Amino acid sequence: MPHHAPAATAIASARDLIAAHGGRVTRTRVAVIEALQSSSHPLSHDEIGAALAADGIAHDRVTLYRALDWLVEQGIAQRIAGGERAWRFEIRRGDEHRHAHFHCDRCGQILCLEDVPAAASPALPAGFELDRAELVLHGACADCGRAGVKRPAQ
Amino acid sequence: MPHHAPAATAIASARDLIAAHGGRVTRTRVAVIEALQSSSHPLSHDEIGAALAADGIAHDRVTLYRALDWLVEQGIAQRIAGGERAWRFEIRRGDEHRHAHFHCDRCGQILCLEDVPAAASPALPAGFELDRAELVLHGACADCGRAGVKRPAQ
DNA sequence: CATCTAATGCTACAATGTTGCATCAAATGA
DNA sequence: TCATTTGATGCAACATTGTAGCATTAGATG
Repeated sequence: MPHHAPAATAIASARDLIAAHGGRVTRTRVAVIEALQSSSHPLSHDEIGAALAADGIAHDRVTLYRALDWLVEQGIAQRIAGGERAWRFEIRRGDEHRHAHFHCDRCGQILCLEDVPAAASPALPAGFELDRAELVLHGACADCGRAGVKRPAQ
Repeated sequence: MPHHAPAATAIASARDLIAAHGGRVTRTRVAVIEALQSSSHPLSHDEIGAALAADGIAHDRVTLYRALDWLVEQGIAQRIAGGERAWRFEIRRGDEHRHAHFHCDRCGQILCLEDVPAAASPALPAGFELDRAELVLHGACADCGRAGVKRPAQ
């Protein structure tokens, strides 16, 4: 396993990612990153917690919040405001690998739309500085759309 | 005061809007709609509560939540997921008066960008049904951008 | 192995939103 | 105008999501 420049661009090992940012390599952080990396959609705090538990990694709710905060702060992960109240997290890949997200109003699931780029920098009023754009599409996903004609499960 | 077809398209009186949807015209609902109509940016539950209090309209936290739920359910208002945990609300105007929003990461304020249309219906995977698109731009607003060079107030 | 301190775990708390149920008052018709 | 009906409210209790403070643990380093 060679480890040169562990930029978030390519898929790097969790340990390398953490170390490259000057953090301590702990079980929790490694497991969180791996959970995010192996998921095809952004995960909520709760889902990540369940993943850790499934891996037999004991952890405190607060520790998980702090681990996630750190990942976001370091630019390793990013937060997404889903349809509900809770944040979702995903690994930040390539500075312009940005994509939109889809929130299914029926099953609550959020997934990535790799093909839909988040609108290229639009014209902002004078004095405004754009950091990032977040495009979230709402509707019914394929599964829910097929399942029933109208709101099958509320 | 004639009241024909009070679609949310034009600026209708609060009373007409409510009645047109078969709801009871109560002080709370009228005041909430008027607060939203007279604001240039989406309001949080808390801000609306403060507006009601300022107007001397007594109300319960729960009542306000329910009034807002009803407005959204009726399509009179719409929810916006801001940067924080709390929802923001705004009156839904014209079926395609849709616009993007800007969230200032420094002062937390959210404002409407009338000139930035929320990306026209993008190509979705087969089976997906699009209901609405929500485009939120993050960064520093004009005031905060000018105020300090780097994160003046966290 | 000893040391240093970043991370953790625990407790307590804050913010935001929801549920159930008794009460009130907007709408309707006599 | 008044009585009736039931949608809307107010209150209390609770659920979910996230934070703060602080003692303890365990990565990193020499």
